[in-house]
Amino acid sequence: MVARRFRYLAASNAARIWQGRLASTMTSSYRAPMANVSTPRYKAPIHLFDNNRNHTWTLLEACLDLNNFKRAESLILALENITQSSDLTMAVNMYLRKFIDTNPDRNQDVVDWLQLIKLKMPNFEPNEVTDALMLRNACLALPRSHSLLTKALSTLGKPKLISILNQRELLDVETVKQVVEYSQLDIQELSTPIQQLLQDDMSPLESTEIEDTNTVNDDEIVNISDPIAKNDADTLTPTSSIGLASIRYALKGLELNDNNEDHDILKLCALSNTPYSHNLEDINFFEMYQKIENPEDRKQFDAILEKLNIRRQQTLETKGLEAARMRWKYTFQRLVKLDQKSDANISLHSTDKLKWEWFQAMMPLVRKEIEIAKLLAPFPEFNKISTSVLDVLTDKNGYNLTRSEVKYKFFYAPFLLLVNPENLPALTMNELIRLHNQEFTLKSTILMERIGKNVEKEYQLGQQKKSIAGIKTEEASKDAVDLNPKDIETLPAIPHAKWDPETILRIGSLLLKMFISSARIRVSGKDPITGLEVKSTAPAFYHTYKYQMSTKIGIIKCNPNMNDILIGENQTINPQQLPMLCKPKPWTSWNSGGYWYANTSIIRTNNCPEQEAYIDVASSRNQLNAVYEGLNVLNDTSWTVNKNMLQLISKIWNSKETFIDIPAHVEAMPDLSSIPKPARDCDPAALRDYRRKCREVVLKNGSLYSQRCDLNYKLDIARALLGEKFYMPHNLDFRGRAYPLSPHFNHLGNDVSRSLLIFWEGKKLGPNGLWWLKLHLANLFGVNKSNYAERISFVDTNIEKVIQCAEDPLNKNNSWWKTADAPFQALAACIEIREALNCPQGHENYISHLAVHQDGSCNGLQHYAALGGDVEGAREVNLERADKPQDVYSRVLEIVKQKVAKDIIKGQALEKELEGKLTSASQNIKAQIEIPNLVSPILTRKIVKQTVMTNVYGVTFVGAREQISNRLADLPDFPKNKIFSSSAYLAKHVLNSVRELFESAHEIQDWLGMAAKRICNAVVIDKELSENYKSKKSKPKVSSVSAVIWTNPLGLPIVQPYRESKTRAVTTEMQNVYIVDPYSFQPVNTRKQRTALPPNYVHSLDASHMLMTARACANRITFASVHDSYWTHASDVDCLNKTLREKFVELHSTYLIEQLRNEFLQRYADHLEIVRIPADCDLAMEIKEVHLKYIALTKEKSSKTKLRILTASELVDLELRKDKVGSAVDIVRNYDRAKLEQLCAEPTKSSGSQKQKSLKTKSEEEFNDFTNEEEFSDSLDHSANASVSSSKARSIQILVPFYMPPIPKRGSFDVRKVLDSPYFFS
Amino acid sequence: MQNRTLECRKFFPRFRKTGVTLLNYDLGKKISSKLGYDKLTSFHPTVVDAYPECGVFSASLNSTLQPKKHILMEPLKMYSKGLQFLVQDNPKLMYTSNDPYDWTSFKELEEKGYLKEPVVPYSDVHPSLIYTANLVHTHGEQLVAQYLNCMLRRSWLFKYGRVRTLLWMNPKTALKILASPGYQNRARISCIREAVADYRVVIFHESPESQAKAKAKAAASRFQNEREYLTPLIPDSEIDFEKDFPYQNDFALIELIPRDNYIENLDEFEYVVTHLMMRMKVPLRVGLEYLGAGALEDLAPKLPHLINKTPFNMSHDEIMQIVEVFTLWPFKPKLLLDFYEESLLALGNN
DNA sequence: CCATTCTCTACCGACAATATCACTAGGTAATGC
DNA sequence: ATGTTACCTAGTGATATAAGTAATAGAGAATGC
Repeated sequence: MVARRFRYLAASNAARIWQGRLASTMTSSYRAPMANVSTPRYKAPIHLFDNNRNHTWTLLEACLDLNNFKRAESLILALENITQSSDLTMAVNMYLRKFIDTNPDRNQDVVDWLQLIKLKMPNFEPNEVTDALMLRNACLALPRSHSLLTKALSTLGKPKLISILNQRELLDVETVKQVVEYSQLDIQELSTPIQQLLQDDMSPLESTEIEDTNTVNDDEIVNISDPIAKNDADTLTPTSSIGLASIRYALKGLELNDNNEDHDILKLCALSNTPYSHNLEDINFFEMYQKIENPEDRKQFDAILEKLNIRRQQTLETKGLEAARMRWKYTFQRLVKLDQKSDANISLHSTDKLKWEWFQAMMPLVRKEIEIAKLLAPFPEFNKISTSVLDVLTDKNGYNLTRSEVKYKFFYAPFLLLVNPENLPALTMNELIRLHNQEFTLKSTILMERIGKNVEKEYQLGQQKKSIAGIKTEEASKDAVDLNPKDIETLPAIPHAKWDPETILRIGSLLLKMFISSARIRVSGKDPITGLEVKSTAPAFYHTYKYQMSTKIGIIKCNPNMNDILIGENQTINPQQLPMLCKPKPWTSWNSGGYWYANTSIIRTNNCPEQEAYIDVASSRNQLNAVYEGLNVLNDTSWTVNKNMLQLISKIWNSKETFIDIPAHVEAMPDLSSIPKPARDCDPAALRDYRRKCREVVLKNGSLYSQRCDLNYKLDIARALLGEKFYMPHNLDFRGRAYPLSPHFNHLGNDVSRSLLIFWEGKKLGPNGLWWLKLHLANLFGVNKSNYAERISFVDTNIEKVIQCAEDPLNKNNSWWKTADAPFQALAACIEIREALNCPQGHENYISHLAVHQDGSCNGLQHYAALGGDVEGAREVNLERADKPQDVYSRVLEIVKQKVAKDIIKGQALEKELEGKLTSASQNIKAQIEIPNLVSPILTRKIVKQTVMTNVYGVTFVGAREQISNRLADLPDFPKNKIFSSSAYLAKHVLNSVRELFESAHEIQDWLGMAAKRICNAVVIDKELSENYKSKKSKPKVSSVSAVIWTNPLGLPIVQPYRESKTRAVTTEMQNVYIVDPYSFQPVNTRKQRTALPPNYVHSLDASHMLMTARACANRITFASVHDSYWTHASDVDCLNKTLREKFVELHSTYLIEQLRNEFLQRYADHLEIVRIPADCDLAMEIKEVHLKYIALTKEKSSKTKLRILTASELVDLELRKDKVGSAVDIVRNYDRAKLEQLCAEPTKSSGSQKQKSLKTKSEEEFNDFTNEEEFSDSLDHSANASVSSSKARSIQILVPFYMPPIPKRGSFDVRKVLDSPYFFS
Repeated sequence: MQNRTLECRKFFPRFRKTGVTLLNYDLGKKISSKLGYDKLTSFHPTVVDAYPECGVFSASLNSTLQPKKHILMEPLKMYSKGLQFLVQDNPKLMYTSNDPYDWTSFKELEEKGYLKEPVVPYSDVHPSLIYTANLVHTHGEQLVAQYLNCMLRRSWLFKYGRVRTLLWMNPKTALKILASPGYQNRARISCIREAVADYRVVIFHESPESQAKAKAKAAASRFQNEREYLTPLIPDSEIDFEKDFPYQNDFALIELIPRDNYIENLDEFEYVVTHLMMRMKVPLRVGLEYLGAGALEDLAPKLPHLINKTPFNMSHDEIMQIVEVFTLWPFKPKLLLDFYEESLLALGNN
């Protein structure tokens, strides 16, 4: 079963849990095996952490934010039982900080409160933060009362005081000054930075609540609910072309009033000698930039633009919702003015108006909920709600809620009060429409999650805005020349607990339900009796379920009368899903980097606290700096939109026709009437066919619909970013591969996306640049199997076409570019080449922005060959110099062809043998003769390619057969009924061929698979864990505890996340939602761990290679990458090639598999494996004695002490009680390992089991031979006696220390040969 | 025939764990007579016999009914020898290894003329066509459901009329399809059964352990249990299960006979039943929303007496009232079919 | 403990099933002393 | 004030859902006699 995973839950809460876990782990028997390897061990957090805790935490923060100290206090008290001491301290400190800030004059109360807390909670231990807060509290009392400070100082003691004062982040300067002054401390005793600080008299680094100038103020919000109000319509007038793209608006519309920005733009215009325009719509920064010739001026331009863009980025990230709401309102007002006639009707020409109406309809419901929340929020517990409030809520004539409804609402009440209510309908609508524009079916759970998550984001944004506003104004007052990202980076991170999934889903469902129950449209239908048209209004959406196979999913359906009006136009795009306008926040720790206002983890985890915990530890050990640096190189690469391509693709898009891989426009719901509906009493098969046909049409349509929506998104973003300088913030998947955070528009996307992107920075082509551009073009055409000279000559012979295509790509005669493998990128390259050739100063001086790619040829196999030192394999994947690139696919094809040829000969022989009897020969034999002949003529590179490629990912026979059958289905003349058998036949041969060709790679794969299996099947002796097993009703299972974990060469810990997750239901108003429970014990999914380890390990290597190369390119050349495709300017390709080869050599200079084995041995040193050894060997004898003791100890009183084979959980239990019966494992530890391995390898099966096997085959296959009575009865009688021979155990099961068998021997290939291998990457 | 049956008893696989196979020819005869099939002998009905396995029950049926054509459809190779043996020299008894799971197998029977029966109006039960199948296997329940759907549409064999359908099935399946409104196992499929078929329970056998479990469950349940009214024609006490059935598995032998109840607005019926039974324990005032945009506000006023009733408790007649109202609703969804999406296969991107 | 039956089938990015019920543990209210 | 019991609740695990499996194969895990 699959369920919702809450990614965000893990980010902060879980990591904190794990930290705590680690701390306690270190001191107990759970200390990590080796300091340098390791890291916390995965262990189910059993007692300390539960869901309740999460909710309590988040509630605490919410209550504090609402100044609800009473409830906060009761929450802290509740926390005591469910959390550990350090968290408790954190909670109390949060309380204190907030209380002191809010009530600077109630100083005595603060002291009293803390005393009380100390009394009530013995587990609470104040820390330095607490002390610092109390100091601050005491200082605030100063002019009035000195006693508090005196007391505080005396209890604190001098050493502690100095320690506190020396930590700048603990106290504001003012307090430090007061304390120093009052305690008459010698300033010399403090650390130098603090001394300086005191002398400089710098203002305190503390958040001050200064309103951001851009914030929509309350007056405006009040006005918004009034549609007639128009006073702000002028000031908020959006730019003329609203329809262009909403982001354009969000980007530019909101900044009109800012004088600073105008000032900056003025400067930019001056620098680039461009006429100034107040309207940002008209500004194309890229064109301005290109005009500048003087490098100094360019630098200055870049600096000013960066400064301007930092502000714009911040506005963009923080103002998304306000912008959308303003626009709807504006449109609505304008339309009301313009067409009075159709006032109440849906205005098809403006969805904005409709949205505004829905907004207004929903707002009263929101208000009502908020009223309820306000009534409920003050009470610390549900049971303490005063009867008067309860009466009000349950009043039949008032709110009319049931008791359980009140309880349900009480759960999330405080959270509803944290954000601007006006934003709630807006974000609900946005999410619904956004999803509607992505997916064909709107799954209600996705919607609830996204809406709830957005409420949380809205809240956090508000929190962060407050603190940033403080910094910004502070910096501004200092008249800083530019607001360097570095300055913001030093901000203390605002700690906040992530909302728990229950809260998120319940708030999400509440809003969603309010929305769909209020949003209405006009509908028309036909009365089935009268046949007349009936008009009415109806909900625009409704909630229902649908079956997917046999399982049901909750969905939101559109009213069919909506006619797709919400699709396409005027979407709002989440700003944190866009490329960034300024340099991304650099990665400095595992959870700081990327967008400015989002807490992004460096690793994309699917709510796997284990992964986070390992990353966190590695990060705190400064083990990840190389990773950060590499990633920051990718982040700092600036891009812009390729205007030529954007214009072209827009043109194609607007034609709504299919063009290459751009699908034509489709309706969301296709017309099914063209499929004839069979008669009601038709054959069931016919009915099935009809339904299948309908389904195919619907799904095909849905896929086109999604594609079209996706491209629409891309183009929308590209249009908005035209002329902008932007960046792609990246993070990593769990194996370390880098991905841009912007999911829609990025350079990892398809051909269209890639063709829309060019480097912002331009570089002169120089002497080799044109050559590389040509090569690039050839590669994009798929001409990459021939040597360089041939590729270049391919372009040279087609140079006329290149130029024609570049000049008029849509001309029917110039369709050459469409034949390329990647047509749009190819066209972009054609245009670039033409421009270069036309450059008046010569092509060497042409400034090129195009990214030239260098791709590894079968990168996975390259790494395998380097790992195994495989001479032959290395040659096949171009690790060695050759005149011509080796093509793996062609090589495999050759071998397959040979095999097929052999089979044909064999078949001919067979045919002769069976001459005459052929007709009676079995189907099987016929196929043996027929298939090779059938397949032989159609064998092409294309047929084997996918299978060879995916072989690295562990494709199995079934998958390979599927792939090949797809290829065969593409062949028009291939007999359809033979596709299946032919593809099975070919799949077998292809897989065998690859295995033969890359024997060494497969040895490594097999070794890795074996290692994963051993790790996952290993057991851990752990009391807590085994108790957890026992408590469950299910069968005790002691293995499947540890995942496969390793460290990549850059120091990134990699945890394979595949576990069997348990789910938990969250009841919401609409339906139940099932979420993965990260707090339950999740046994590892051994199969997945095993099959995925080889590809993941190799990917972790190629990721390392990429990041190493990126680091080496920093400050020298521009670098971008798509996993194993490295990009740079044409002029720098030589440099890139040199660098990437050097790094490859560096990476493989050690035998990484050996290193991996050592790491495994260390990491799993305290694991034990379950093995079988012959029952009669000396070791077994010794162990049996211990087992016997254990059996005697645990037996029921009545039963006899008789030796039997212990189960795995009993073996573990035995070790737990080893002080009573002695440890069996210790006996094994003293036993010779090599001999032990031999014992394990010894076949435990003797002749007896072979007999059994033959019996089995008989039962299955030769049953038909039972035709005579005796044999029949005979076999009946004996069936019960089959186990006679097995009544004596021939082997016993024991625990042995964890071990890794030796690794395959590394071959003799010298990796340094890649240094002069031209086609390694090409 | 009986002698031959003794022979064919040999042809069952001893290593199976699942399934139910009758080995007692006499019990077979008893079943036939309890069902009154001995009165049909004069019609010499055509018998379509799916998954006869080693054929003991088929033989007994054959002897009782004296069919003009008795078609054994058994795809499993392991039974072929035995069945060949059973049918040899008897032109009225035929054996095919075509899979009754495959609808085309039946088409073939019709096309080749093995299955030639008149269409009998639904006012009477079809006297000369009987379908029997042993569905105690992994896809048995699916087939039972399909047969009920065919009865609903009057397709497949049911285009010939109200064909007696005698099915060996898992007792759980039996409970599910036979559950009355308000009973524990009431489900979508029991609504459909209620609409289209009458039934007789011939045998309802559960092992003592299963029985105990079922009893405990029934006692604890808030709902009534179907076992209360499902009294088998042949009580357990009359059968020696250990002797007569080689694999000790639970089963029920149920006869279904299509009802003379034609449902006009079939699509609407299926749609309404499916969508309401998705959450059968919520009252109609909640569940109506699932039928379409505005269904609740538009349809509720027309069903005031049902609005607080749950679909779980609704009889066929009550469901039909909703179906009628829904059919006449001007704003009902135009497309009454839902399409599930398959997890999309990763396509090679080149 | 071994034989039968079930499950799954290419890595990552990625994106997902729900309703309902019986049972249990743990707490609260009620009641009796 | 404290013990006991009935009652209530939330949480958990189990089970059913729909209703073609269009074909095939082989390994490994789970199940159960």
